[in-house]
Amino acid sequence: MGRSPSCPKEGLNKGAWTALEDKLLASYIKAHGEGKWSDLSRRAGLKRCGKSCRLRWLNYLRPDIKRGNISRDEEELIIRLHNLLGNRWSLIAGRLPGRTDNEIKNYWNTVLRKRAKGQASIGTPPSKSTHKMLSTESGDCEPLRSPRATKAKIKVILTKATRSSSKVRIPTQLPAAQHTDKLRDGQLNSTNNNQEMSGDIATVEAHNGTQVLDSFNSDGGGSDLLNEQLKERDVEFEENPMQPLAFDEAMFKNWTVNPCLNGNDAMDFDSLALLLETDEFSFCRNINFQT
DNA sequence: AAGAATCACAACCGCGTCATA
DNA sequence: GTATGACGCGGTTGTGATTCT
Repeated sequence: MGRSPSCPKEGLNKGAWTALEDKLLASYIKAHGEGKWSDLSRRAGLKRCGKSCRLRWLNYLRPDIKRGNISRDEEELIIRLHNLLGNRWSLIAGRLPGRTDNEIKNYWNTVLRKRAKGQASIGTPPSKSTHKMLSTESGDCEPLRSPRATKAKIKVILTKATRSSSKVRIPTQLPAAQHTDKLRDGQLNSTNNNQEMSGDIATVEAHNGTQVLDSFNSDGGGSDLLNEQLKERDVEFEENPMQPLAFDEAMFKNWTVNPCLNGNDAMDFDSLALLLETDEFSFCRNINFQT
């Protein structure tokens, strides 16, 4: 059927946005709301394609965007979530209120990836830039996004993202009790394709014995959302002690390699995140998800 | 001081998914 | 069932700013 170009119209502006364009777009959206981007750009009097308007709004003009340095907490969260999710920037951004997927992607590509690369090349003479990055051996993360302020040694394995929807198939293992509890409590949505579910870290779709993780929901918490939720889970554990995690290293590695394992047990992202928190599973942070 | 190298990030591009006619 | 357009996502590029030599 052939696909039309993304922004086929001739005579549209490209490149950097002017202050006037920003103003037009922001005021139009304020008055009429988002959506129908191609129509919106025309109605707002902008000579921009809809995609460009959407991007500008989402990444720059939106009022709730948090600009400025990415904190250490946020960075740690990004690293952890990247280990968990790979290059699914929108999902990662969903856990960092006020941060955009583009910002996180840029941050990863410019700061964290280089840091990881610097790690990988230990033993070989560092390049000029990696030498700078590794000049602090303490392992502390300096305040970030100040120019060239990338000094921490954090080992990150890059993942090669494949194009996919926001659904992530995850193996079903552990903790079955928790899974059934969620089913009972209605926290699992069997047909959900809606990313605005509330109540839990992830919305999970029962699907042929496996589960399809739909997305993190955005609940508007702080930058250490994951920790917050883990804390909440801890409390829950005390009240309802679960069986010990039915995991071992081999099992974990196995399902990361073969993410479509059959399984009778349930695992959700709460569990996985909790698992990643533990020292025993510190190796998980270096696992390369084969997505 | 000047040119080169590097960094940071906004913006673009192409593709996949979904809704709908 | 198919075609089409809108939207969203992730990869990549362009460019101004900053730092180094």
